[in-house]
Amino acid sequence: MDVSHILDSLNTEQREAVTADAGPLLIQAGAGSGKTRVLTHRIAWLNQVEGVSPFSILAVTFTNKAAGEMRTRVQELLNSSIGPMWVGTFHGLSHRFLRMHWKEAKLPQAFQILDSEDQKRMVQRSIRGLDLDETRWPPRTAMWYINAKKDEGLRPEHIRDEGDPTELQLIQIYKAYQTACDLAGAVDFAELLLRALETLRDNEELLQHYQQRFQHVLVDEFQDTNTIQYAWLRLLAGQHSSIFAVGDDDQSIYGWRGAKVENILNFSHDFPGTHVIRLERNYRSTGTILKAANSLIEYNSDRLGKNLWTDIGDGDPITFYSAYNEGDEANFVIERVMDHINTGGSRSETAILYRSNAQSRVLEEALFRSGLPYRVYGGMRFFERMEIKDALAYMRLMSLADDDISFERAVNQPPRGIGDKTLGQIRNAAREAGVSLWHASAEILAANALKGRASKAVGEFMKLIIKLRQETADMALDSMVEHIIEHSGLLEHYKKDRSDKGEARVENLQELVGAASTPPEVPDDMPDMTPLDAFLSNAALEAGENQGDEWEDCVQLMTLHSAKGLEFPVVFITGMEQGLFPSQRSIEESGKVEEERRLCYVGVTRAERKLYLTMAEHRRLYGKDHFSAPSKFISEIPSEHLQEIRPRMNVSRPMLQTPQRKAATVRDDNKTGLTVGQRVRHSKFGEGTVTDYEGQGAHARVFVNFESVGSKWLVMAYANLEVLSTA
DNA sequence: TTCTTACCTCTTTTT
DNA sequence: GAGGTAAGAA
Repeated sequence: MDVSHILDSLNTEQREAVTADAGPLLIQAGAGSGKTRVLTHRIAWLNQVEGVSPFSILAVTFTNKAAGEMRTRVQELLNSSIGPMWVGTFHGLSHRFLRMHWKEAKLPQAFQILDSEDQKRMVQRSIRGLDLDETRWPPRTAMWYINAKKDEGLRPEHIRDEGDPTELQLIQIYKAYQTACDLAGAVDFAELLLRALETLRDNEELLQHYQQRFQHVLVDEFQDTNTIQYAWLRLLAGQHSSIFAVGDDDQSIYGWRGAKVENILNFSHDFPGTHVIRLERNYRSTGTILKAANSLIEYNSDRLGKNLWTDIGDGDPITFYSAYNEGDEANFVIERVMDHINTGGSRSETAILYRSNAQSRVLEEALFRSGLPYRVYGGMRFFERMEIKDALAYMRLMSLADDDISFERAVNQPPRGIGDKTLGQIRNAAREAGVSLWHASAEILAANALKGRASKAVGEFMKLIIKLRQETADMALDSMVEHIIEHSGLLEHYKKDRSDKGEARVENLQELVGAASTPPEVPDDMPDMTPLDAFLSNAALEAGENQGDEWEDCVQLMTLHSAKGLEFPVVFITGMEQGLFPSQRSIEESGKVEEERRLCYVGVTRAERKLYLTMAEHRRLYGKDHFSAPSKFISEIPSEHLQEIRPRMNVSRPMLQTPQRKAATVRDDNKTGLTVGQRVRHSKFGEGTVTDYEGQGAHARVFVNFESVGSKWLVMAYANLEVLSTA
């Protein structure tokens, strides 16, 4: 058989991985070493050379984008559809499993998926139901707790009682929340995985079937798996399947949401006879960029260790620019983007990366002024918009009336006279009877327990849902959506809002009709699923693109996290400031800086030809002023690879004038001799920058951002600060 | 009940 | 700076 189309484009190590015998395999794949290529070619090899049926192959990734890309590339290689092969995200495949086996999973057939916002509301409802003070038990925190436990595979009853009252209360909230979810037939993201795992584990027959079926399990981005995902993999792979894991411990950047790099280290123990292959040859970046990345990541301990190399030459040095403020930083970036375009490059070859989404605003404003088209990744996505979620709530209620979150959302949107008081009565009745809001409403109405007006409104609402369900039963999905937004009153409601926002909402609602005209593909193994449920699940699992015009040639803006897996000829990493990147939080918690460094490593290795690192000495963020030293990561890149550009002296410094003047007043008042922005040295904490002040005379305190220990308030009278320079 | 306003907190990353 | 909540007015 001719296998050249599978092997010809591969180097020795890649080929070794692709053609390896059955058995556990761990591929340590460095950035840009062709890991997706190895994965897809492995699948092609298994199918075309080893004769493995697509039916027996499962390949899993983290993002929809990666899954989609894998699917496309495999189809290209096989020159046919992937058919019954399971290729998708952990969440997508778990969802598929639960739809197929909803009975065994003890879920209603039309179970609904809660996105993060739905989940937060559900948690909030549970907290209120327990009569707890929301300021003491913020829904956000409780939600994080619940998700963290689920990611560990823990149910409330599994959590060890340490006698900590805070934790005990959180466990109670978790319990109440889970009860509410089960009652409503709602499943959150973490639950998809946990429920699938439990169902598989507790059903010998199912387990046997799937373990026998999936002879080959392939995982991408293995370093990002959390406890439950790893357990899921181990259970599915069983004793006899071949597991093929591709990952890079240096690119583990999701520790904060439970990812365990340790899974890579434990792999060889858990799968005896594991063969490890390293891919260190990089096909993406210049020698300079790789050397910088290698040096940077060397500062981390606990690495498996690897060194990227290339033979394409060193290329340009990395440029470092220290701007006066974020506006200056943005202008510098834009000028360099313009340079790139003027020398024949395209806009989409440039990417501007940042640590947090809040940083994008200034960049966007500057890009807008310069007339450069750009595209921002992240932020609000289509199916997360308020008006879209309103419409989806109606659709979800039509599919499953017990969905309490959708009930609460739709019941008075548009306003129909069902206020807090009425809703409160319904909630209480539901809680007491242990039934859904829908169910409780019906009983309250039957018992005539509401005042005339409220009673009428609730009755009309319920009739509306039933009527919508009947009227749309035989409609195509898009006509259905059109009918719903029209007859629910949502469209009219938003049309009344004459502002730009209102107009945009109306447009989005109309776009939802368009989205429904191309419903998602339902795999053959989920025959029970209605097009409506398929559409709703898809909306939750793939919240859609954020802002469009993908086809247009534009500058790419995104966080460092969302840049993982991508590559660009020209990359800017902005906000290279101590306290921002690495973030203040990571500096304060020991051991967290390593993950930030890996994030930086990810950013650096995105660049193919040219990398720019920029910082702003002064930045306004969240309405506060920050004066920062350069990120420590800058100093961890060997200076021979760095070329520092000095700011031009004729640039005005408007942002600096206000704090300076303010500081001047302080100087007169408290005679500290210090100004905001000034460099100082403390005998214990080392060097830092004054970022704020407070009080006068003997009580005067200054806020100093120290490079080594972060920001601290110091009383002038005791601090004994040594002044290093004037601001 | 609904709409408006003032105040408060909380700021990373996302399936 | 935004988003959410609470309180007050129509």
